Amino acid sequence: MWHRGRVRGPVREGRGRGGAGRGGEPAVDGRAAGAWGGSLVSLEARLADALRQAAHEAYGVQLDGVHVERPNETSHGDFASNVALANAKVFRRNPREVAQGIVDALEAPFVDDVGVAGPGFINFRVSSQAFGEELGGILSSGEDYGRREASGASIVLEYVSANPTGPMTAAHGRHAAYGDSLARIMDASGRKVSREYYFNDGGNQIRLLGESVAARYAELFGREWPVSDPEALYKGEYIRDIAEALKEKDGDRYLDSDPAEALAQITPFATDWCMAGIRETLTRARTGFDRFFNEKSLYDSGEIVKVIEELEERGHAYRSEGALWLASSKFGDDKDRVLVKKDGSYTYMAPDLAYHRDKWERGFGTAVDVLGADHAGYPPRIRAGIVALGLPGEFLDVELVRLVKLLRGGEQVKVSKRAGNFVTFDELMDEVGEDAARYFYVRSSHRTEMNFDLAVAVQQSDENPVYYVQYAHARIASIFRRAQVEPSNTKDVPPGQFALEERALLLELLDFPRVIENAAAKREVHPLPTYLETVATRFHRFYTVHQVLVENESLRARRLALCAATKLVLASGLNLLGVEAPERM
RNA sequence: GCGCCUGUAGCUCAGGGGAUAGAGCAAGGGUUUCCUAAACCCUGUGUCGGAGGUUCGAAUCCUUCCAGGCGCACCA
Repeated sequence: MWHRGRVRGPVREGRGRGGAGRGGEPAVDGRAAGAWGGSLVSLEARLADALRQAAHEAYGVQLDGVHVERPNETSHGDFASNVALANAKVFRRNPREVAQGIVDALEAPFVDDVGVAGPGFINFRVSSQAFGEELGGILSSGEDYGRREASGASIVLEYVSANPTGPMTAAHGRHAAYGDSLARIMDASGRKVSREYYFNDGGNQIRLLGESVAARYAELFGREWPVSDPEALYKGEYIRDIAEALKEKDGDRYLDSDPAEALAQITPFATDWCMAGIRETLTRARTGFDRFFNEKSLYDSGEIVKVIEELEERGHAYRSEGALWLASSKFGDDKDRVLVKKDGSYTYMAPDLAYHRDKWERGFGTAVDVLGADHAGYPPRIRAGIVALGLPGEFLDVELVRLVKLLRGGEQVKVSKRAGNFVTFDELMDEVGEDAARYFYVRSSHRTEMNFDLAVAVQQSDENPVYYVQYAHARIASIFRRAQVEPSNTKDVPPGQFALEERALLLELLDFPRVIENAAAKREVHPLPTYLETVATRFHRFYTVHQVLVENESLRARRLALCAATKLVLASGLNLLGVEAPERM
């Protein structure tokens, strides 16, 4: 059933890529030579190209969509293609016959065996020599393996953007983990990314924070602060901390001053305190930003007024019932929205619109906003506003992160910042550790509601899959220590046969660039953990079956090369998730 | 009511037209004179929410129903 593919001449470089062109998005399953860290064209692309040629030779047909994939059943070969099945209609005959015809005309020197199987799949087994070359390619790319050089317009990625009214909660943690990892992944995929955190220190919530702190502050002196609505105040422990810090700094000086004037001092103190805490938490969670964008700067620069005037000039804003409205229903929104309230203050949308215009004017090609699912109604509005300003609606790309449902022993923990009843991101990291927290957050799709049982998380932290992946990395490090060889000096791959477990591992490693590109293109992070766990599984199996440090020098070198490549991929992959790759465990 | 999302093993979740639907946890059994046993191997479980349809082929696409989440502010 398997037979040798005919061999003739060198392989053509995969120029015309498989599949129909997909706009400006980078190719996924066929890349141009040199596009990736390595200098090799992926095996899939080479196979697809060879299949196209063979189909042309055998049937005189030019196929555009030729898919080559990894079969989930290893006994089916290293790669498989469904060309014959997918194009059975074109050929107007039995898929198996078609497949055989293509196989007979196929020239692919890097393939050992090729055969027709099942309903008409074409299965390939790659030669050990080709495997060796691929492995060498990974090693020569080194830490750049899987990365692409930056090109194209810059993308501004906004995430977390929690207002400074308290500590980051476990829910924010999911945003931080997702956003930061996505930024790293997009960067690796060759997209230029700038990360921003947008926050405001004005508005209702902030005013409440100030009052809450003032009330606690007065309480510290046994006094009472005149608050408008005691019920509405923030009740969290941290309010007391801020009040005490304030007392520490300024003593009793606000007690007898005019409340409004005092609040003008107290409120900024409170927001600064909160913001500093948030930054600390972000740093601890290894989450970085290129810029913290303050809403206030939009007031100061007059950008908000400018944007509103422009909307009026364009005839997309109007006055009614004492408010200024955006005619967003003209641009796909359900109804019109208020920009300026009756009392003259802005809604959240007005400055945010100015902010997005600012992003545009700074030259970004795309703005990706990571928002909580509780803001699901917001994207159509802000997009309407963007279009009303004459900008393309595609400029904005919103990713909604579903809620984190916190449980403790199966019981739901109600999260309410105002009631002070919430689990902070810091507490979560205290309990399970930074690595496990970050890994756990991105292990499931951000589009799915997540159940996070703290009791289970703590209990399972030893069993967390992140350790499974890290352990594979530590094991490899241990081998190199024993061998007294630096992984980075391991470049040569002596010729020889690769065993089943080695091929399975290597095939997985070769998938890394595509995993990154797919994740970046779909703005999904969770494929990475899934992928890394597969790599770790393949490695652990290889490790169990084969001894790396054997007497036979070329065999030892070849296995060390495979280990070095695995280590590279695991370290890079974990790094993309903001998780450490330990040398020892 | 309208819109978006979700429903896959006991639990947490992958897979999103192809060959026998997977992983981790949980349950049971086994593996270490040898590079870290945080590992490996074996054992069992699924009406892929239900029903129709499209296709050579559907967990995957379409329609509809059921269940759950979120949204539909002059809050942010």
